[in-house]
Amino acid sequence: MERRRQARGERRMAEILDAAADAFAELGYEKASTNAIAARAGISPGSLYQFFPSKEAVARALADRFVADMTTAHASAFGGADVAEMDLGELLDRVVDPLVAFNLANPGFKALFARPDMPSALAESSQPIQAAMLGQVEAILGARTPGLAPADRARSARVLVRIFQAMTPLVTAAAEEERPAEIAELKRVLGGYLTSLSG
Amino acid sequence: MERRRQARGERRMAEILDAAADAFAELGYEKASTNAIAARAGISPGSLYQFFPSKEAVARALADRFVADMTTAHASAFGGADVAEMDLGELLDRVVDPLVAFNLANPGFKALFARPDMPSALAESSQPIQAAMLGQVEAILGARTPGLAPADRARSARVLVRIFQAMTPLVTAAAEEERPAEIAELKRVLGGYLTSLSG
DNA sequence: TTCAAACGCGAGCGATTGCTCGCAAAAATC
DNA sequence: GATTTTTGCGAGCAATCGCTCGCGTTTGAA
Repeated sequence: MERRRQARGERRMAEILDAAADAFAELGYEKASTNAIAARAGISPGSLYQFFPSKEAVARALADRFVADMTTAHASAFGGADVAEMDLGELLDRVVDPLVAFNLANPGFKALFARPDMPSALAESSQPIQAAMLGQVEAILGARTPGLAPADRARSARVLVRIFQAMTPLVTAAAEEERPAEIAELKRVLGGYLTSLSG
Repeated sequence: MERRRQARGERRMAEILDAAADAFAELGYEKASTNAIAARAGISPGSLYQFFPSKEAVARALADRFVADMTTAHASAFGGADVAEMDLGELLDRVVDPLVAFNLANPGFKALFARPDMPSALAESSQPIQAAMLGQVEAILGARTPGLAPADRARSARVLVRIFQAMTPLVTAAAEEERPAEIAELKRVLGGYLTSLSG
């Protein structure tokens, strides 16, 4: 049931997603009420529901936008590079640095992504993000550790994504002068695990 | 303002904590309403508030009980053993296996512990658990990597605890036949990180 | 046996939630 | 200019939340 949107409406939808990202970042998913999101967007609660049928739909649309932005960032970090032959340190830099930058630039991202215990409604909303991350990591693993059985590769991808999810808050929450050290720790954990997979 | 408790009352308090652990495990902290906890304990909402002044107080008391149980489990796993000279594999077995068993036996534990984005009320409640874990890990790090500066040691302890928090749900959620493989992955991550600290 | 304190109940309060509805203004279509 | 559709509003509904309160029952001490 698509409805015809005016240009004004499309702009409003983007503003609502901006407001939702803000609210999710500051209050968390549950405490960010739809009325609060509408207020931040400068509109009434009723207007929000002209564009999104439910709070979950807002989260899903925001997650889709995150995935799109993240995918282009990931592609630009790997334009034509050979993942299989790359030095481990360089690989980690190319993967981790843009993702950390993305998390710093989009504070609302982690509210939809870095949550081990998602409510079922939110889990469905953030599934595209999870799937996108897992797919990219599995592709890298396939290129670098061809000997790994598919089941093991899938498990290792889940482990790597999980580690990144868990440690990102440590990085973003750290004071700016502590951040490089925390990023180094994150790379050390990921690198140590990857090394133990190959050796 | 302590009030005098009858033996019946003490038993009720333990029952309420059992019910709260159940509810937290099944529904998560926020969705586990005080009325639902009371119902699971077989008492009325009013009776619950005879023993605990607030939902947060219930969580805090439950966290305290978890810390006590965990501390004795940890002590019994290390009775007089020499952490500094121990083989890395044995160290990981001694630390990880009891903790995994504790998590499997106490499903409510992770709702209070394994949450990167705690609401401020819950953060205060689970702080004793965090502090207990950090202290034990820092003690082990101090014995095994004496060259590490205090700030680095504290950071590494935070990293190790965080990794464990993040990967525990992978272990407990896995089907029983997959569990050994997931536990092995957990130890591999922790071991890889510890090795990279010493080397 | 008496009596204050502890235990127990459950309707319901005040606040908040996600969301709806009736209606008006603006824009697109004819 | 007439009509339809989209945009916009904000009071407020039904449900849920943490928690209270009035009142009755049980318990232990004197």
